[in-house]
Amino acid sequence: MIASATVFAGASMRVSRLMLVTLRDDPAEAEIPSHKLLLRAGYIRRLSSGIYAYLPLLWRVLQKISAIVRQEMDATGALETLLPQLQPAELWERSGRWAGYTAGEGIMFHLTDRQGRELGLGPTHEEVITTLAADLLRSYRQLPVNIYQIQTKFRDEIRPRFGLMRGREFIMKDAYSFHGDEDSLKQTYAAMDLAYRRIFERCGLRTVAVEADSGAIGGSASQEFMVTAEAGEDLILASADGRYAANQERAVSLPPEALPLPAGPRAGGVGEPLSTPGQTTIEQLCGAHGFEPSQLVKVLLLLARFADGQVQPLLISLRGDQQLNEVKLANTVAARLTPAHGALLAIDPLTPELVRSEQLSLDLRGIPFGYLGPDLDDAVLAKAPEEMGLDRSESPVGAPGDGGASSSAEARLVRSFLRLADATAVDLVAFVCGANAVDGHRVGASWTGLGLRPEPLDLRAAQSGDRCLHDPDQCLQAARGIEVGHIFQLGRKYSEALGARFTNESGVDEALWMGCYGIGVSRLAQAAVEQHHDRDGICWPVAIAPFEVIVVIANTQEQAQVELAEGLYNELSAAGVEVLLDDRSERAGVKFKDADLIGIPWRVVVGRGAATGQVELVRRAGSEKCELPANAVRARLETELSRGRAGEPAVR
RNA sequence: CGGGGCGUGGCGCAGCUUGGUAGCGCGGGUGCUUUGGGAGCACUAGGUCGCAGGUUCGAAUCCUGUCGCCCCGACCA
Repeated sequence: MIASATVFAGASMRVSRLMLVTLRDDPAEAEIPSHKLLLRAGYIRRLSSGIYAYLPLLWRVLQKISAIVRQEMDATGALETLLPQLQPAELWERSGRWAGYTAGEGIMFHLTDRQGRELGLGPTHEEVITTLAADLLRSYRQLPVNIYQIQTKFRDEIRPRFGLMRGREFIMKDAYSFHGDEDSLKQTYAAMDLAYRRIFERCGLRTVAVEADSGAIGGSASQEFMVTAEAGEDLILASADGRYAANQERAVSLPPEALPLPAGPRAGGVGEPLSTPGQTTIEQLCGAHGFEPSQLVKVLLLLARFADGQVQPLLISLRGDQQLNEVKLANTVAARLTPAHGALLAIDPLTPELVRSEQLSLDLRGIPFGYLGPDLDDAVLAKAPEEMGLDRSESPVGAPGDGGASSSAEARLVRSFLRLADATAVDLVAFVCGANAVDGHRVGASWTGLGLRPEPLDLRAAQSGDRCLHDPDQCLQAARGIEVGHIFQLGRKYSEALGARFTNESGVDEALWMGCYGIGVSRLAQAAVEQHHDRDGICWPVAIAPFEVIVVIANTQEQAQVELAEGLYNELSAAGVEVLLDDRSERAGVKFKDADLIGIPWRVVVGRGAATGQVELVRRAGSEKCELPANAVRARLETELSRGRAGEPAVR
């Protein structure tokens, strides 16, 4: 017999004792199916935005998921631990993340203790674990190690959403590995990849592993595990042959061929002026003059804000038929300017509101929006003329000591553009672009003609339908996904910042290599519901169901039914089956509806056939039914359950 | 934070335009009938109409402020 991951072997319960409250109507607060069902079926209750109570049924689900995670992590040799959630600011200051995580859009709840010391409530544990590693790991002989915990994380999300999907308090498994060299890191990373695939499969989830952006955590390679579902917040792009899959934030592809301008190549051209009054969009321009979007270079103006208060204007050139990928842009900008200006805090389109809120003196009237060319003169960023009354009327009011929107560092506008161009734009020999003057464009311009030599960058968003790099015959297909896991190769970023060093074989002191590996346990539970439900309710995979079987007494007035059901309940329970007995004096219909809603994988109905010892067995997913003698139920269920406990195939 | 919406018994909602008695369905309790797909009848309990000001003889309703919640964007497991 295959070992069950369950921590509840034999645990049983009566529905009348379960504090179960199911709702007939969809709660107004929920939008997506899984959130509605978890509320309706009595799994969760909201306490405040993004803060939920896990009711007894859900707690069992979470415990079962945790048990699977624990088994698979332990099988890789990882060590379970439990780290503090209250973390001193000093630690985060050393890693350089305190300001970014607490100020402004920062995500860390923080507080001051009675001694005036600042503390943060852990949103993640790189700082704590790296400090411990610095203390405990001294020699290559101790390496590699992988340490994990399953515990509540706190994140003051900008927008909590969809119940457990994006909570401000949620349960996460996080693991951190330490290595003497990069190869060892890669081995553990690969082992985690495999362990994660097993975990999700055992939980009964259909997942896809995708290349991912590393984001704020930092580091090089990273991969996300997505539960495919309509309600997913992420867009996945994958090839049909299964060889390439990536988060759209990260995805690469071959752009569609550009159509050359009809008059042929005009290398070195500066472009013929074209009068285009009122034609400020690509559609208008193409509609009026018969251009194709791929013959245009569009130019976007954005502002990048840095921790030191510098505000850098960005001038981005893209081929007219392409879209900007803001994640790629942010990574590019951060790579170039973070060393000088500190963390990149935000990139926003240049708008009058933004200019005003940052109190930057910039006269937007000098900028010919809708007619921008890649060679737009830095002079448009010159200090605003004194007569520009806009700022003057507002700033004296907001300025004196109200401190409202003012950030720690005073915003200063850099007076020259950072010009970046996507390769699709750079590759155009001749193109149409704005004339940098209202109501005019240029036809047949070229990069050399404009006096520019842009470096071809990847700033474009890959799209569904694009051809793949690994095989141009393959196209990218789009799907939505819920991120339930993410693994990173961190490298030495944190170990260097926090002084986590060891002595290598040659007696030389060096920084540890690190990896980190997360699973959103509570999110996973809801993602499972998102993937396994029907119009009547949840259909839990056996491995993570709160109970495996529910025995329903159709009519509690019938002594024969009660006795048979009680006997079955005791027998199953004694046999190690997690069984729920619906002993409530409700009508049968109510109990059937509730059983469907809460989604117990198997239902045994003790009803009319009780007198002759016959009961009905119903599988929740698919509702297949069969009649059988009560004394055959245990054997039958044990066969069926052993399959599910081991992790049933995700697709039936 | 910007944009949109909503706060009325435990849950889902009406009432607000045009100020005057707080209402419906579900749920809870009691009784009778019913008893294999959210039963019927009767009785019953339960509401500071988010909160605070204001206008008015009178505010759920009008005005101002404020708090909370949900949805769309930036963040992420």
